[in-house]
Amino acid sequence: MKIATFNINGIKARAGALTRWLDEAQPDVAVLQEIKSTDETFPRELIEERGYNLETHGQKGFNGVAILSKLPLEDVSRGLPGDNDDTQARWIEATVSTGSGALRVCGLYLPNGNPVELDAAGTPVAGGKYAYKLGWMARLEARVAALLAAEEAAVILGDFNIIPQAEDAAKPDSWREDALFRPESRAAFRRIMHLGLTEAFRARTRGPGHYSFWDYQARAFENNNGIRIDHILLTPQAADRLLDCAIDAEVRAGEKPSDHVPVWAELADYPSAA
DNA sequence: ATGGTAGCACGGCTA
Repeated sequence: MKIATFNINGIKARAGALTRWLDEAQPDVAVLQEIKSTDETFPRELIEERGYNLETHGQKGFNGVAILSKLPLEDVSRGLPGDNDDTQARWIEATVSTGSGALRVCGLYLPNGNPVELDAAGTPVAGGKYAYKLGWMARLEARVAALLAAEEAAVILGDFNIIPQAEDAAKPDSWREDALFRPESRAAFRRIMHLGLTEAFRARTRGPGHYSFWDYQARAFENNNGIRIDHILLTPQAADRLLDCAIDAEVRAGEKPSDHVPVWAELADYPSAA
């Protein structure tokens, strides 16, 4: 089973790029981020006429996530638990029944966190975007802990807005003070990983030069000045089935592309010995 | 140091 994540940066502007990729890559399940659309105005036919089921969690103008699946989507849940006052649409979960049992799919769009606002003691300023990012990550940590406690196959994937290591940026020094790479952000990501998740891409590919985002400005893609911030995380029961993981970087060279490209993982439909 | 590009939606925010 092929499962993918793609920050499409606006569903209405990406009808061509998204459908070209769907038709070529044929994922069984995909999560989308930055649909920048309400549920009511989402062009569902783009997805449904290709045989996918679709669940959206949108908002007007910004953010917004979705899950599409060739298999039925069950037990859909919208919103990351832990803060009833959080109105930003950044989290959606659903269950798909695979050949080897249920798989919980959690699609996320983690807050960017810039600009970084710190007080004199270096504490993120309450109410600021960086504090919101770190608070959201604390809630994510709690949700991941619950998923792991269930001891079932789950995939947590999306745009994490986290550069895990220096090798995940072409120019790491230019990101040192950025919310995507600051020590507090990376530490929060490590805390989540160390609960017991496997990062699918790094389980398959070592070394620098592999990116999932290139800025639209300054010919970043042509210069391969990118960062790797879209990730696929697996619980042990899912990691046991991991066959492959890769980044569809060529999508960035297409017509009217998103600034992100898809990342996908192939999971065996049986408990794998690989 | 600033501005460079893009989406949504048509003004200004977000990235």
